[in-house]
Amino acid sequence: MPVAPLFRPIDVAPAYQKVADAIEREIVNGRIKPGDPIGTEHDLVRQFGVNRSTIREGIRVLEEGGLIRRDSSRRLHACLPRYSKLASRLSRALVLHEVTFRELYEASMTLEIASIEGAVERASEENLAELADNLARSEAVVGNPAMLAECDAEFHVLVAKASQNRVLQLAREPAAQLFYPTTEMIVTGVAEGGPRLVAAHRHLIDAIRRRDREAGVLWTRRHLQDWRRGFEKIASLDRSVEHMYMEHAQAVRRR
Amino acid sequence: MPVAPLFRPIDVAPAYQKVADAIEREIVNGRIKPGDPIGTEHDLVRQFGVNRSTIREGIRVLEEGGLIRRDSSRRLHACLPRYSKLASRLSRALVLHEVTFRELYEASMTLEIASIEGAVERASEENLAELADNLARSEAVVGNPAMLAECDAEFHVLVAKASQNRVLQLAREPAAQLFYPTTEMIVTGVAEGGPRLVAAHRHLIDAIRRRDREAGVLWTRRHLQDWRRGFEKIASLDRSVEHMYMEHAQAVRRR
DNA sequence: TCTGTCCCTTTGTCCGACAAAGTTAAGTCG
DNA sequence: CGACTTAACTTTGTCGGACAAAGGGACAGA
Repeated sequence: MPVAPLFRPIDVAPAYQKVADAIEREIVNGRIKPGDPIGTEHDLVRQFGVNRSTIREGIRVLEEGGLIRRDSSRRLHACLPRYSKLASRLSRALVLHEVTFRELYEASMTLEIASIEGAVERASEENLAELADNLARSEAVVGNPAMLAECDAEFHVLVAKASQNRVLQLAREPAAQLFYPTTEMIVTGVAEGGPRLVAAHRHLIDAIRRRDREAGVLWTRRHLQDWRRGFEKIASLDRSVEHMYMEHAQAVRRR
Repeated sequence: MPVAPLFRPIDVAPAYQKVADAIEREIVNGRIKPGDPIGTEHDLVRQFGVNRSTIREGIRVLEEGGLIRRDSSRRLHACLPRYSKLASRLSRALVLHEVTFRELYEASMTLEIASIEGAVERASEENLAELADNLARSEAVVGNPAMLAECDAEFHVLVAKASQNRVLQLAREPAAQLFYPTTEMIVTGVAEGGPRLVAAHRHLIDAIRRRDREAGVLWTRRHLQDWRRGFEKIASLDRSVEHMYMEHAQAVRRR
């Protein structure tokens, strides 16, 4: 027979976790703003009354979570978590869960179409300028698969940015990080792949500029279907994301 | 005048980071499988030849990244990162970036429709059973806004799960974690909100069972539009996600 | 203005230590 | 022989102190 609940569960988190939680709370509720200094480890030792080792463990937790960073001089300050850094955690998780390229493809189809729709509706002149700049750079490296793949990834980041929807921007990132690295392989393997890719980008920019939603969706579809056709020449869509992609993702993350 | 780049930047990562990277690499490339023990801190001290404090800092990094956990007896072992834990990091980031409810709404509309489409196409009997169970529980707590909101959140997680697309599952989670907590407020404020919510769920399950894509999309739209109408009675869609939501998200994360 | 120097602070790392909690093994009792 | 208790050992979380390397600031000299 259960006794009446006389006591609330006690919070028995280790000290380093409490330190991390306390600092996180101040950042999240806005008392510490992004860019504000956190103070030195010694300051925190004094404030929390725990050992420096304990403080340092707490700092690692927050650092990994992207809430605080060390600037050039290694001083601590709060910061806005970077989408791409957080997304790389998710990409890593997707790899470990051994998701298939089919899942990536399907999800990306949804997310990229939503991005282009948002971009068509709300892209600013600045967004268009960035896209145009990207296109110019892409045309210049159309013969270089590695650099073209990089441009392609950036292009779609810019489209998502142009959608002015940061939730969408964030949601598409993990899939994109795994999805687009394959572009290099595909462009390498399929002769007309590079030019087709650049042409699709051109049509997409054009659609955004003309606020032509239909065209935007259509070319996004084609663009992704191109990817798919190219991929299926190399492997089955039902292959799970290979561990090798992590090498790429890690390299990207460190930038 | 910039000098020609004669040297590449040297990799001078601190020791704790190298420790974390080394262990991460073994996990990601599959040499350490989820569930495998990592060894004690003392073991790692011996293997890496660094101090225990250093090892512990590295461990914190991996722990926060969700790659390793401590089991009941606090021993370290590798594990598959949990979507909901990672997603809560992203939710936190979205709050800090002060995204608006309009962004959440638009992104969720896309993601939930994609989920239901996948569910309609691929839901298993087991998925349907889970959904039916959730519906029954929802009906039982229709008068309790807090519990109903919780059921609603779970319902949509189950729909995403039924889509059999883990990328989608992951992509929708951050938005959902911020989106659905408001449900409680809405159900509290709008008298017929609870019953309408449950009715929508019933129609959605029905659509999945009948493999009726049209109906699924339609009822997802209605369901979200209901949320929107309810929300707009309380606040503007252009309000940014309040810091108060973090309290909720944090509570969820700890579970 | 640029450079080199001295001093102070801060970080990254190391060492050693200890209490609390968990694990293992031995010993005891029914 | 099996279940329970106890004692010994291990591991984690935390602490205190220590030190080299690197950064920042102030200051003098070219």
